[in-house]
Amino acid sequence: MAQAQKMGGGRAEARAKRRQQLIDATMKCIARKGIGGMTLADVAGEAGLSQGIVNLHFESKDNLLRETLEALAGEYRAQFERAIGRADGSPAAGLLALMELDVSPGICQPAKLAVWFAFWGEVKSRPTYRKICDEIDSYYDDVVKGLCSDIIADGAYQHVTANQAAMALTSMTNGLWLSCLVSPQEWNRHEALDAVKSYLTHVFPKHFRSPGES
Amino acid sequence: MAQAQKMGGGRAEARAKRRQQLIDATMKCIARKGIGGMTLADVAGEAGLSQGIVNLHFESKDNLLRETLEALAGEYRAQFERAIGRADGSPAAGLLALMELDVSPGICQPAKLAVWFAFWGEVKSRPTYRKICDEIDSYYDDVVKGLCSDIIADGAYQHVTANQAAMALTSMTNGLWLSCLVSPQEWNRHEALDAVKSYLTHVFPKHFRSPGES
DNA sequence: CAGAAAAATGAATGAGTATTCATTCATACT
DNA sequence: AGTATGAATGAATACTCATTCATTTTTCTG
Repeated sequence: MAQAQKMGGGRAEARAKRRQQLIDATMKCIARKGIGGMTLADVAGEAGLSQGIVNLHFESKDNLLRETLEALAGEYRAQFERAIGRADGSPAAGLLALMELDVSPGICQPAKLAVWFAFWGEVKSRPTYRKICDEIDSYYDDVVKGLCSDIIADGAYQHVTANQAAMALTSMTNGLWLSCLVSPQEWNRHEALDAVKSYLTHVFPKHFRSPGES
Repeated sequence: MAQAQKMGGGRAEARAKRRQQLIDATMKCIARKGIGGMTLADVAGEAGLSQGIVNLHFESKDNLLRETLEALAGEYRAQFERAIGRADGSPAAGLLALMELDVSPGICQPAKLAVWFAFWGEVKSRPTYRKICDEIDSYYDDVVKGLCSDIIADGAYQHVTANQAAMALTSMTNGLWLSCLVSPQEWNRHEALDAVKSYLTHVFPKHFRSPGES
């Protein structure tokens, strides 16, 4: 028990680390070959381990995929909360931080987006995937709606509701991901963020300055 | 040759009709089981035909999928052009027609969206799919950008570029599709369109009235 | 109507792959 | 050191499914 906690070397820790390693390999394989084209042999190979390893740690391919999606959602949620946390206080800063997060290299890169879209493509036929996606979506939506609500109250804006603004913003970022995935060549982080800001500055002029002006 | 043109009964026509029938069946199967889960037996069964029928008409599963995506894109493009055509003249009317199209039941229904997302999920690993998606995307983008350009010129708007507005709008509609697919229960056509309009009325106030006002 | 051509069938094939499991290897405890 | 326990291997298994093709059915043509 003495050396159990020495540099995270416990049995449980080792197991968790291996599972994470396999999940990472799965994401790479999905990005490379799609969910349909990915095989367990691919995953094992990517992780530098042997054939049966996935079934040993995850029981089945289905389980592996579900846990991969959960990990992806968890990862996103963590970054989301960190972004909100950094912009502590001001709702406007929070909103901007979320928009920036969604076009940031950490989130908005073809390899990651490919995995998201792969799962979204299966949402209709797999209730489990739908549930996970729905959960993270609702959470995102609620937070954004809350921030918009605060901003609207603070600025006494008359011509927009929190619902409308939130829906417009969340849709916009989700849609930007599609362009980034489909046309990564032409896609440009700055332009994308400017497009979002063009909405913010027009709808909430007291809280956001247009990209041109300092 | 006399009865060849009698109610579309020629050899070539019959062939084309059968191919279309198989493509329709494919879309249903993709929506029901995903691209990965769909089998050629499923498609044949859905069409009420026999095992080998797909290979007879399409040579391979890959071909079937490619042609299905092409058909989907073609279908969308046709509706797109019809919408633009109806709103002849005014760019503002054209833009609104496109936005309405994208949330209309003809386009924005889970069964159709599931197919789009299924293909998008494979875009990263299949250059062929990417090419088709990219093409329809660019076309859409160009048209919207042109309309925005005209509107901006006409209204002498200062604080937004055609690029920004077009990107915001196309992203928004794409993003709305995701919510419609993932949370079809809560999703509401009117709210979705209102969200888009909230952008239009704020950015192009001289051309669009807010949803509340007549 | 006869014969030819095209379309459709569905059983058989074989390639690919998730899963199993007997065996080997590594590590922790006494 | 010696033993027990968990981790990992990879060959063998069982199964799914795209594809083929010999045969049957339908449709066209003279």
